[in-house]
Amino acid sequence: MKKDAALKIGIKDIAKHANVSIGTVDRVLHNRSEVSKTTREQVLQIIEELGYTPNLLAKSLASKIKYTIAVLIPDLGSNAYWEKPLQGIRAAALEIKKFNFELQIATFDYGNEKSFVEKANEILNSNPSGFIFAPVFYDSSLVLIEKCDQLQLPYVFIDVFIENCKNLAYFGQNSVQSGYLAASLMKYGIVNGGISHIYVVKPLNPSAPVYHLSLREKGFITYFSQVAASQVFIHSMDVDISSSTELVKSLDTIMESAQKPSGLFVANSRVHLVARYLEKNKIENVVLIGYDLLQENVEFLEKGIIQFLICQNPEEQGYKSVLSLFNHLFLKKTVDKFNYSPIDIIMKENIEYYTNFKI
Amino acid sequence: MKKDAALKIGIKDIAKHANVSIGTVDRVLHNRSEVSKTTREQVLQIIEELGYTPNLLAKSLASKIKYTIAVLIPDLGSNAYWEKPLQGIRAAALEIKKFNFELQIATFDYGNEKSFVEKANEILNSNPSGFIFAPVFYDSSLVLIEKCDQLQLPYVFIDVFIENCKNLAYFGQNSVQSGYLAASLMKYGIVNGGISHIYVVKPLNPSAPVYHLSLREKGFITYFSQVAASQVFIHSMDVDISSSTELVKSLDTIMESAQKPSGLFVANSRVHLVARYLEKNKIENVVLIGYDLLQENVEFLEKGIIQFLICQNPEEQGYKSVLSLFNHLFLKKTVDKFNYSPIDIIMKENIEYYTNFKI
DNA sequence: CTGAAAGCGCTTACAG
DNA sequence: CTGAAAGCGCTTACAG
Repeated sequence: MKKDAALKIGIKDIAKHANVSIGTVDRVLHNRSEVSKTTREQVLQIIEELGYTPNLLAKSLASKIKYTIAVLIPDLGSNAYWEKPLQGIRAAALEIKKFNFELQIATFDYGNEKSFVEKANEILNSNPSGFIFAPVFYDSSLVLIEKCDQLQLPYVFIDVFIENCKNLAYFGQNSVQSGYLAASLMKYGIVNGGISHIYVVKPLNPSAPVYHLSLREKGFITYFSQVAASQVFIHSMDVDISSSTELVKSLDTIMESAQKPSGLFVANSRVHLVARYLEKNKIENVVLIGYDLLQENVEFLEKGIIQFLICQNPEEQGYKSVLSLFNHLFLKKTVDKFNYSPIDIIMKENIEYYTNFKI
Repeated sequence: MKKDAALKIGIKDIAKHANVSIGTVDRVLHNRSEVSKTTREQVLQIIEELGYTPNLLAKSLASKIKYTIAVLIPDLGSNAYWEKPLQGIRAAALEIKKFNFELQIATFDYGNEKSFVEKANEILNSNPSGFIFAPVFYDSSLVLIEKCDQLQLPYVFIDVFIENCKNLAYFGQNSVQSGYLAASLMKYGIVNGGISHIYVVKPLNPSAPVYHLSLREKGFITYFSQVAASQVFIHSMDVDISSSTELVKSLDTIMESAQKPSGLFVANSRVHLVARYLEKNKIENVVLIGYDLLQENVEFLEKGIIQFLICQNPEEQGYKSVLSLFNHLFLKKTVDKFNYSPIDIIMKENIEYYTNFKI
């Protein structure tokens, strides 16, 4: 009497059918070359016929191979935002640990390109199985990318995208579209017949990259050039946030202008700085939209000083970046190259459902 | 010379330390009673000391135990929304298949309580390891719940919540809060000095449950009673959607009223019916807010006839429901009882990032 | 080029 | 109450 025929078939079964040993089956399965062409083809056919799929648990249990995924992101001191992707990264690490995956996390100073390069080189020297990084410095990233290509090291971009690369995947937001969305949200609340003035604030730190901000600004401006162009004037303003007096000066200029703002769009997570200014100066009736769920931002949202925060589920970006390498390295699945995060609209009334990430 | 001491310790190690066989270790690990009290305690202590954690892969590989998770949700014909949770459920099923988990999915007719009861009984008879269901019919659900309790069958609520039950977990939205949010969104766009009339539309099918809708309505009304109460009049209206003439009649009444609507809040996914009416009758300048990413709703959102859709990531609800049972049954982890989904705000400009679920 | 055997960390009868 | 052995589906030397 046969054993339960519906049971999953394994290498033993296909070995039997092909009249070879399981060692040979293993060899064709892994494309090792020490198999004669005829047996290889025969085995391959049987595998096909029987619809064999490997048992990943057994594979992982028997295999001594360790995988290391290296991660390079800004340190939290220089950019608090990165706490969130890191959470997701850690959560994913926990899940794939059982398959012999280990993470190696390094950080760099967001305002210091050299630190990025150094850490990147250390990582390459450690010879990881996969590499996730935020290519915030364009030129240095190009160099790094070329090295990865040479080493045939699979790499994943997180948060920032660089075109024309052989990156395995990208996880991040469509920045232009997020600005576009912010504009639509602004218009819905503001524009009603009269003329409105809206200011785009780009909080800059002179030594740090700004690429994102410009894209967001572009989206924002594009929207208004397409919709309600005749009723809205957009004013763009770079603000140096390395000194707080600079910030105040810039905002004073806006507020004292004859063209009083109906709305302020702050193109990054520093929107809390602007909110604090509005609070201090008791300025009301200005719609304030910014980015990201930093603790300070959340507080101003709850106070009603910030109306909307645009978010991108950064935890999930981190989580999925890691999983994409797992899928590629271990499961040998093809992974999607472009993975845009949702552009979440957060307001006072729904924020509580976005603040604790769990998978 | 010792082998790599940093390697993970297994039952073999603890057997050696305790001077017993691995069989005995296994017995204390699984609380089987055929172990003397002294050895049990000794082994337990060593386990503690060495910080043993089981290797789940090996466990799954060696064990012959199969787990079945039963799912009972409305069929897609009677309620198209359920396609989404189902996607998540299927995705989760795929992931835990390797740990010997199997899903058994049954559906009932959303407008037919009897079909719910019948399918539920079939499921109980099949003796599953865990049970996920949408308790949309209150009374029948209470009966079902009691049976589950008696059978000691762990059960998870999805989408609808019933209080005071021993359900393992709940995955769904905070309905009241979603209505509250919709109101805030409405106010932001509409209220500016004058008096506004806003209509709450509850599209009902006489034979189907309505609990959700009332909660959403409640949240919506509560908001305006707290904020801008003097400027906004809220009108509530039940609309029978079992016949389309009824719907048109009701909407005609609203539109011909002296109290012209500035906004319409439709409390469920049937908002496309209202949108179609507005389109046909060329009614503009009415803010229309509704629920869920049904294909028809998406189309009207893109046309600009619906301004906002409130969503709840139903795929994720399905996904996490399944995982919660996996965590409970297999990993023996404690799972959170209350799991509220995000209340997503979807508009034309961000919808493309919410329409394809991938994990 | 191919096979037989040991082992990954568990579970599961079986024997005592 | 306890131990020794076989086996889950693979991988990995080792021998030929």
